[in-house]
Amino acid sequence: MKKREIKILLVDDEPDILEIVGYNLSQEGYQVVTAANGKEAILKAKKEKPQLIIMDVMMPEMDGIEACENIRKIPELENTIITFLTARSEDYSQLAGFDAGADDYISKPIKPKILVSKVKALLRRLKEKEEKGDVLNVNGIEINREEYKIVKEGQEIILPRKEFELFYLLASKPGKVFKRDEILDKVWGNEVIVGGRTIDVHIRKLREKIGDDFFKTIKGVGYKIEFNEI
Amino acid sequence: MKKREIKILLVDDEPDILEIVGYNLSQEGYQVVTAANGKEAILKAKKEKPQLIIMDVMMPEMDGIEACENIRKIPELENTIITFLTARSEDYSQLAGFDAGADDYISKPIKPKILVSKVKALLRRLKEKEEKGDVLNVNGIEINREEYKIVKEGQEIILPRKEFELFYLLASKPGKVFKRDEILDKVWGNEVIVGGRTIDVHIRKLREKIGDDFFKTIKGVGYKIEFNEI
DNA sequence: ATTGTATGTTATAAAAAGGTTACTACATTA
DNA sequence: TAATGTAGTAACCTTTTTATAACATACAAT
Repeated sequence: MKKREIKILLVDDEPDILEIVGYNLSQEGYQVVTAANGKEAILKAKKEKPQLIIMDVMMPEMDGIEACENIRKIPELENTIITFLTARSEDYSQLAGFDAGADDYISKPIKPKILVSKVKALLRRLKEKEEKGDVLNVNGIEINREEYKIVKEGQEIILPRKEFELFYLLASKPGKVFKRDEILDKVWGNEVIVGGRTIDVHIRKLREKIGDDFFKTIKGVGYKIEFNEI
Repeated sequence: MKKREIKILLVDDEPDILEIVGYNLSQEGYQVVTAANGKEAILKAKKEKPQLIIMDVMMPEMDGIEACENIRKIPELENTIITFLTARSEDYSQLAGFDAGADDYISKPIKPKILVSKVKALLRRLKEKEEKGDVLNVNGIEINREEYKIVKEGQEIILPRKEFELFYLLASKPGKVFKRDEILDKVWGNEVIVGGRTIDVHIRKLREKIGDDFFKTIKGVGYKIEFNEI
């Protein structure tokens, strides 16, 4: 998703903050929509379906917490990230807002640079989540990225990172043959250069840990996962 | 807490404003105390222990920011909400008032209705905090944010702030792996840059105090808490 | 069967990543 | 002000992960 297509809903009752923050986000190329209180925020959220909502906690009419609770009930906005603007830069703890379904918070005073980098980080996480999903379930094997583990026949198997990524890749499309190039690209990143036996060794370890039958070698091409056996 | 019992300290050097705003708040049923400058504000704050202070930034004798800093140092007034009144035209640096420990700000010109609803919003949050008491309970471990302590098997364990924040974060979603990035972001705040071993050291202390088995390291990824063991 | 190429296997080396401890600066409390 | 507690860092240690080398094996084409 390109920046231009990302819509951010900014909610605060202070015009100053809307202006400053809005300006900074626009400069970065995001689409910015604003609202001045909770009620308006809910309406705009429904209408605009933003990917991210940045909302002051304390507002007249309806405060951020209440608005957040309401927005969380809207199914279409399930994947929207809600971030609070909270006063005073204390720690994580003070946020009762998490109960309301907030994902994060940004503390005042707002420094534009920090805000922007935070927004980027949040959107990056969203992207990751969208792309990779969170739990995959293939043929009774649960692959849980959030917890970094797989569960097979009730057995928890914890895999090191590279192995996990490799398995995750193959399992993301059972049956599909992944060429070596493709695997290198997706798991190792295309800058990295590794020797010729590296992939094999990792496959070997997976076979060892998860089971020999799952992994099929297609000579001259690559590997695939095959579940429908036996 | 009933409205009658809520005390608001209003600080401004303009008698007109004190009168108008004070009148509106009284009408709403709040007890209103006033002061004409920073020094007076500090004295009255100590004496009256208001739940909310609304204070002009620009005042003779001692300005709002300075007064705010002083008030923040008084332990009994820790939970008092401080809100600044600022002129709309004043530049953004005004928001630096937050550094002094302010919770929010309201911009002039003041519209009584808006002010009152904002005040309500501010106090609602206070009320919620009081009512809820901020305790989380996971797997028999009680996590009390108010007092920065946890209770495990009847044992009270008091944790320093950072350790607590870290534990709280992990415990907020047992099982989920928190990446180092994410931990830094949420516990330390993403402005802060700390050395590479800092998280580990804190984890270590938690393991020492709470128990070794709870904390799982996922190498190359992050940490998670795991309760369902054994 | 023979050959060559691609992959499998194993052990081991290298490099990350994390663990541990002691120490300093700073803040908080008595 | 002394005494204590907290947060962060540096230095060093340990473990785990990852990559590679070296050799073995499979298999298709000849």
